[in-house]
Amino acid sequence: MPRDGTETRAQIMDTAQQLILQHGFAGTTVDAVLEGTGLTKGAFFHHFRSKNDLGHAIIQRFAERDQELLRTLTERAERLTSDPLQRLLITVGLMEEMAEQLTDPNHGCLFASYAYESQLFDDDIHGIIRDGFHLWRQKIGDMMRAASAHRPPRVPVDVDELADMLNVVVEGAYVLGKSFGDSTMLARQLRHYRAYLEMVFAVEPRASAAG
Amino acid sequence: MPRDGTETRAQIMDTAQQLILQHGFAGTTVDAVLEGTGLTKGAFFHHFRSKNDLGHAIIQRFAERDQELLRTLTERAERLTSDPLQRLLITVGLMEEMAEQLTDPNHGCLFASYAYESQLFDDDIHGIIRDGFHLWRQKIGDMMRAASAHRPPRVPVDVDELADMLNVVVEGAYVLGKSFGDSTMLARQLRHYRAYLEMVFAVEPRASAAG
Amino acid sequence: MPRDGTETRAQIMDTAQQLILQHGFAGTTVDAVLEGTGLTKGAFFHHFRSKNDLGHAIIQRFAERDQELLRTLTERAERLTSDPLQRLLITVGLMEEMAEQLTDPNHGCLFASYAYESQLFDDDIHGIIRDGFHLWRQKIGDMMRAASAHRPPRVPVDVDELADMLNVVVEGAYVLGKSFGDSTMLARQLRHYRAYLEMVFAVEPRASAAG
Amino acid sequence: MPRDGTETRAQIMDTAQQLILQHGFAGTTVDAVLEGTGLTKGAFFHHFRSKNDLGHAIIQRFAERDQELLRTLTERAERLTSDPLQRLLITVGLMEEMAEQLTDPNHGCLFASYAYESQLFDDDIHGIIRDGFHLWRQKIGDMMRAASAHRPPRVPVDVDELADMLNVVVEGAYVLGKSFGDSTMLARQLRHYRAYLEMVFAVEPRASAAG
DNA sequence: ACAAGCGGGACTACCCGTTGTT
DNA sequence: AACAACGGGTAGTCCCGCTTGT
Repeated sequence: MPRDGTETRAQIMDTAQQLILQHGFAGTTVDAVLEGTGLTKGAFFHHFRSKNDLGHAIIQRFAERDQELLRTLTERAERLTSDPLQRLLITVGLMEEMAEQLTDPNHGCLFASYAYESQLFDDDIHGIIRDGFHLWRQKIGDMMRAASAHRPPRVPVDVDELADMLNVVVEGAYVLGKSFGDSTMLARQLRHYRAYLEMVFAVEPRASAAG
Repeated sequence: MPRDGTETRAQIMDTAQQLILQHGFAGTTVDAVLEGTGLTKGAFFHHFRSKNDLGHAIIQRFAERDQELLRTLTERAERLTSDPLQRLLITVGLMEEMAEQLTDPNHGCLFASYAYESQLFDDDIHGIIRDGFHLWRQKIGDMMRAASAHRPPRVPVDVDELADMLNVVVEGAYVLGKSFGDSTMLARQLRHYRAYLEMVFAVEPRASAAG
Repeated sequence: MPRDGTETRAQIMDTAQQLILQHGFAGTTVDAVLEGTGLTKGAFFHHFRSKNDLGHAIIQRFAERDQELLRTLTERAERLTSDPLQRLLITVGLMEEMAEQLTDPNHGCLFASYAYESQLFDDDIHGIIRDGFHLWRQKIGDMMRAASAHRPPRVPVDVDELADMLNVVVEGAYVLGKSFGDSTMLARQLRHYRAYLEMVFAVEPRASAAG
Repeated sequence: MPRDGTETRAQIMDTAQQLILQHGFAGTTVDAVLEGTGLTKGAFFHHFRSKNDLGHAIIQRFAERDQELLRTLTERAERLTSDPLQRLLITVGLMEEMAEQLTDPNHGCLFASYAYESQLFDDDIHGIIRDGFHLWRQKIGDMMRAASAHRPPRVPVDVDELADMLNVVVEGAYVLGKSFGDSTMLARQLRHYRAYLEMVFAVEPRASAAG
């Protein structure tokens, strides 16, 4: 095999992803990506047929990493406890831990970025985003169903909605975090989501949960 | 009396706002705005010094309308009840009512749209957005403080966080709603937020709240 | 009415047409056209949506002028004589006169130029070219039919073929003329075509006809 | 023995020639040629120093084949008869036979293709084309001179012109054939050329000649 | 107030050719 | 001999905003 361009390709995608989160897709120029990588037009269009092709590759990779994160989180939670409800709460707790590591207030979610420029993309990309959110609904929903079976919630709950709320909080916290320049937004909002879950499932809330 | 350009100006802003919510600001061209209005360059640059000037005018108008909405909501809630906690819950409830009227799944918030292209804008615009969210934190926070004074919450609560969560839920619901093409997302997520508030403030949750 | 761009548009088309006949359509760059006119990209793309749009406008104008030429020629011939055969021969003779005025050996026919790059164009343009040649077949054919009715040819003749041969000779003479750098090619080949017609229609050939 | 690149070289030239006849030289990209052959850049630039080098090689090969065709035709005609005039007519007749075999209406002559993009090429290539047409003028002219010596034409004839007319008809018929999508154009126009020759040399025209 | 022509620059896409590698 | 990665430049397109005119 001749020279390996895998790394170059990844470098382009990394740089582009950062820029997209700050300028949007349309606001991110190929030249800006290249300036960030030190490459030239020739290299870029060797790896990607078009800028939109790059956009596709980036959102796809993002979705795959998102799935990988979800898988890792649930597996860790499963190893930490066998109680169904605790697995759910720990999953959210682990996300809080991760969120606490974030220091860049410009951090955000590519799904949301693309969603606010949705008309720029084709249905293929819309599908990737929809499926991405759907998987969380499914997996988190499964954990909720298991918890419900083990110990029914105080009030009847629409599991899909409640599962979606995790992503709702994440996405909303990103927007507010960016707007306030506050990198602690996500972790703190996730703690409220966890507190809500504890209340829904009648766990005695810990003092730390909401304050 | 010469021709009144106010209407033309508003028409430009309306068309542009719709396009921005679907293509982002960078993805919205002046020509596209003009095509949507039937006007020409001459008219556009008569009303706006530049595209960025338009972007500024639109976000400013959006912020003003947002303030107006907040004021209207709280005033209506204040008229409906004198109980501090109920005022808070009714405010959210009124928002749910409004959200239920929405049928366009592409609906979204300009603040979020701009936030995901933040590097395109100057600090003036960043300030408008920050102030916009801040006002809600303030006003909703005030209602929470009043409610707390009247009947302390079950657990200690960071009022700012809890107030922010309203916008977090709104913004997150817009993102998920756009992604799923589901215009009911916002209303249903707001109901969860209200249910959470009720639990935090030890109100006996209603069955309808979470399911 | 604001400023009139008609002349600018024509200037672009004139320059482009000259370049196309020497470099082909693909070999003619927009920049080269602009350099020849002193205009800028902005002006160009104000008048033409794309380079292909320019190509369309040019071939259409060429076809219209070609029709106009055909009409002028036949009308002049009709005024010069009432004998059907003479009208035909005079039409060709007038073309010879015109051909003798040509001094630029790079002169050529846009139809042929486009035909040798046909895959670059859409069916709309193919149709313009086909119709262009077809009209000559029709009109010259009509003259031949009139001549035949008046005085039958020595041998049975396929009128369409014989009419097409006029354009065949013109097109072929352009190619040879360009290749040899010989601007007299067209006139001399047309004379042979006329000589052929005279023989077909049993006119005693003039000494000048083929020598 | 290492791998034989002769075949690869020919494959590139074949593919390129087809593309050039449909898109012109400028409109034919190296990438398109490679896509048509399944090869890559490395292979291409191993065989050709540049795209222009390919253009040169193709026109040269075309000219050689053209010469070869002329030689074959005249030799066959010489074998078929010893009458000078018949040799001329048979040569054209053999061309008609060949033309009847053509079914691709996109068939054309590289000389003409290059002639309509002449400014793209250097004098070396112009010379190849000029020499190509000149050889026909020479050889066909020689046959005409021999025929004239044997039996003077009815009218004085410029032999060079009359010889050129063969190529004029061929080139013109290609242009019309492409434009009409009519692969029978060439054979039928050649028949008219032959009929003209017969009339010029006072042969009693056959009924089939012109109808 | 609005219309159209136009300038000038930025951006995407492509294209030719080179280099390293097998 | 052929392949993939890459460089560097250019072509076509678009886009913002200015100017001229009604």
